[in-house]
Amino acid sequence: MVEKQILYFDLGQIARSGQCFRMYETEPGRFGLTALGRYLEISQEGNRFWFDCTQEEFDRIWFHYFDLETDYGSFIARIGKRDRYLQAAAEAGKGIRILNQDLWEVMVTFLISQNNHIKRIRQCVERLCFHFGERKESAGGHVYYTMPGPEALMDAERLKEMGLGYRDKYISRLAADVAEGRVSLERLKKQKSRKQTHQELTALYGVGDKVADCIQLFGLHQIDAFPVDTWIRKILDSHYPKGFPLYRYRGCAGVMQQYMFYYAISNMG
DNA sequence: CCTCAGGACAACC
DNA sequence: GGTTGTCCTGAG
Repeated sequence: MVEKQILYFDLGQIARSGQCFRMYETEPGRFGLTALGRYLEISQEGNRFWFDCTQEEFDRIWFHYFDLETDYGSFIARIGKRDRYLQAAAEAGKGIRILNQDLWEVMVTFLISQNNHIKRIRQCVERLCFHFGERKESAGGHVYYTMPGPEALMDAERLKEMGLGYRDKYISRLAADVAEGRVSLERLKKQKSRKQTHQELTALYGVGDKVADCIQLFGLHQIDAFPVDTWIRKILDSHYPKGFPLYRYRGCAGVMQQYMFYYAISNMG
């Protein structure tokens, strides 16, 4: 058990923010996360957190996973004082962090996310993990299924049975491309310009500008990426008719995107 | 530039 | 029970 006091960190907000689809509030103030081939339970009371893991595991894995080395207060301080919408959005979602998720998992989950609801994205992801992932049991006796790797998702016929709709072919193609070496995840991870990475991602079957930006933001931790989905589109049109001041948020535009997205979906039940 | 088909299903009505 | 909308992309 690791006890920490952390500012600008809220597990409920992160769980609902729609960047990671395998984190749940199992009971009030209690969270379960399946990620990186592990299962972690965390309790939260205000700014205090209890991670059900060893100090060594926390330091090696979860500190970075939750992006706890980054000062989100400094991002919020950059919001324009007269930008009342973004001020309100950041206040509502100031506990959100851009997680350092596994690239492959993000690619699969955001291929599923296209033209889809968060609730159903979760169901689809869990179904994939249950059918193709590895069954594991945590020290506390919780049974969970890991995110299947590329080899496990190559079979187009079996994927068709997963109820993913037209998205199944994007995933089976990508899985085969990665498994057979035509696409290299390690190459994608190599530092290069955001534009260059974007071009490599949109070259993949089923990956357009929006999903590429999500992969860059959530899977490659390029927190300057700014995915524009239908929710953000509506917000930009109604609150920023003269254009959103992206130049103001160089280096953290994706964080602002998360505040706005979370604010929008929170106000819609 | 444009439009449209392309799953499935939750959330409405 | 029908309709709408969903963190959309690729083909034409």
